[in-house]
Amino acid sequence: MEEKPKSPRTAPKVVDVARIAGVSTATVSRVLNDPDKVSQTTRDAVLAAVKETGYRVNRAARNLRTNSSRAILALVPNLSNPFFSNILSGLERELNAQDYSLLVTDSGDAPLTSDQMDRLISAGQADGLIVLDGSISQADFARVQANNPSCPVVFACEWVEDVKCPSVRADNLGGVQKLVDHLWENGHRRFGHVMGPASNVLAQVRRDAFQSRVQELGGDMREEWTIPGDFSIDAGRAAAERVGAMTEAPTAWICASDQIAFGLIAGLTRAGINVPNDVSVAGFDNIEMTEVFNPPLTTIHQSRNQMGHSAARAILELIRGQKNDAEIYILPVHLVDRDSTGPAPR
Amino acid sequence: MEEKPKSPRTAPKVVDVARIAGVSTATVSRVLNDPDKVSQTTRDAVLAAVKETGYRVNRAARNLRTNSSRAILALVPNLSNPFFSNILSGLERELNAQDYSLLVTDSGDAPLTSDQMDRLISAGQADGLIVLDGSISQADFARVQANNPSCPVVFACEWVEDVKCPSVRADNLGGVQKLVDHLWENGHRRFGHVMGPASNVLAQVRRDAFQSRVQELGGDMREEWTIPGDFSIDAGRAAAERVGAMTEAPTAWICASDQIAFGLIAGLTRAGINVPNDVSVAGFDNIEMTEVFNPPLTTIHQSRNQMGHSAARAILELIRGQKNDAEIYILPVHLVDRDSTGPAPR
DNA sequence: TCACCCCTTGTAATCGATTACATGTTCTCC
DNA sequence: GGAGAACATGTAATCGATTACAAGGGGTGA
Repeated sequence: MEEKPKSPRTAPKVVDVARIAGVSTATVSRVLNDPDKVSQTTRDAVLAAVKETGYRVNRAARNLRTNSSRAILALVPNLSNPFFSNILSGLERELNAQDYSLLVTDSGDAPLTSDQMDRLISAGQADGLIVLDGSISQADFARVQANNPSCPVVFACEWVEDVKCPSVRADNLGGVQKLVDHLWENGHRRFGHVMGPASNVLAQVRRDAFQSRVQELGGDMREEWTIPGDFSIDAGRAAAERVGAMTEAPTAWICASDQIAFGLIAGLTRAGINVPNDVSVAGFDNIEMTEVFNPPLTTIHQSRNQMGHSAARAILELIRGQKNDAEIYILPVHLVDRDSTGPAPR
Repeated sequence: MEEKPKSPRTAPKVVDVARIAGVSTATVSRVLNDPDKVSQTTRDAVLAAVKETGYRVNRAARNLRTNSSRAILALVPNLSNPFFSNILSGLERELNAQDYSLLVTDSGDAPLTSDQMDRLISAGQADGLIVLDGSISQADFARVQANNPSCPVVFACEWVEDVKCPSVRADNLGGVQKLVDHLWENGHRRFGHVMGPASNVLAQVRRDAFQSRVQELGGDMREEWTIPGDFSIDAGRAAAERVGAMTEAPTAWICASDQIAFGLIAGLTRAGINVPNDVSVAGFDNIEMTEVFNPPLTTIHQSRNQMGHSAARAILELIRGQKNDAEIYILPVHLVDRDSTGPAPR
């Protein structure tokens, strides 16, 4: 392109566009935000002027005037966890398609206090909040909502109990049931579970689902066979040590996450216990690595991308006032049967 | 709709605080932005009023007035890649500590065009740009910089050649050398490489480092032993098929990423080739899974967190005008010797 | 005591867009 | 032909903070 007068020109503004197009600033603004209100010819003239000047709206000014930011803030418990980044990816795509931006905050090690959250969603920062962190206390959360009554919130993946917000989540109950059933059909009767962090909803729901299904089927299940953990590889490794010390152990383990399963299998293998010949291990999430892990991991697949996508749609509907009810979207999951589970040994 | 007398109270503004504290808005603003300019007593009164009203600045208004956004935009090639999310995590922490927000954009499948980038950094969206995507063309990038001369840019992890911006990256050259040397010391003489995407700087740098080191040592290395790929598990799997069809194959493979190594090992294993007994395989990055993979992967560790952290500091220095030169920060890496590599078979 | 400076604070302009309201024009239908 | 709707456009107020400039008061040195 040809170089325009290399003036220390400041960015073009609506007035500049208006002058060149021979109209008022109001008209320029209308062309940009509500084209139908303007006649075809004027519209063309304005668009030409926009192109000529290279005009782009100043977001800050627009945000101030319209009292919105066209940005959504995502609260992630742990950005380095690939599981969450997948959801973010889906989220970001849908938001961008709708001309919204994505702000990201890592809540870090400690659950956010209401003070911190308040600061994060302080006036004008974001039009809505997508919470992926279920470890926030219900009281803290209620306080934040009271302080920011106008800030729409949607939960994705995790959630906080007793809070009235739309929530997108996987069918955790169904997933765990599928796992238990699958193992049951393979002849397993003694079941163990490695939990996520006890304070986490997902961990709780999955454990409860595990326990009630095993009970329904009449399987064997003991207190010490439900091992506390925290979704991490290390938790799986630690669990393996406890398993090694058991005089009587389950033949089938259901882990609250794939990472736990990886750690557990690694630990068991090191201890000379073969998976799946001696014991079956299943995970939950179907993260990318499950397929190449050795042995490939039996697990529950949930679509993280879709979760992000749905959460984005939900929050936009909320913002646009198209919906008001705290709907709960439960996304279907399915069992992926691989080699880490097999028939029960006898 | 039932319009409830919800909150007759709109968010408090500077004027409200000013009235309560018995001062002018200018003084309130000074207390908040430049406390030293105000006497102790007035300051206390204002702070008390701030607390009483629960006042929080309206970002949009401040941004408009100060012509800044206190936000940084990160351009990520693929958010779902755990490797990047780790960098983001470090980035986010440092930025938040300095009261900056992090905006994230996934550049998606295709490299961004200059048009898209222009839109992304359009006036007032962000004060700076952190680019993690090295696949943007040099021409596109130059155009964007020309259009937005005032937008500071820092590269992290990846970069675009011939662009004058600070850049934070791992010691890729040194890392690959360490790998080659390590394998050489283990008696390997025939070396293969599975590349990242040919258009990616990192992939190029790592391949070049591989080739020149092998050459320096006088190792054996052939055209068909350098297999094109794209950093993914699938690329590793595909490479395994090609290896299976070779009449003569290397005894040691260096992969451009851990994920490639996972796929390669999985493929080789399936084909009945044992790692590390028949062939050694090394990765690059030391992602979390390497440790529990079977066999645990020999690889090069680079600190993603630190990379994010350094990038954040670099961009803030740029924004604050404390630095102006396009410094290149090379972060040290180290070899992590695990079980996927061993002595050369004979 | 005066002149000058420094410290503290207030007044009011300003950032750049959106939009309520006003105005003018054209069209419709009786 | 005229009342009124429907449309197109312009004028100017407005969003909420920051900050240039002005001004008042107290201290200092000659």
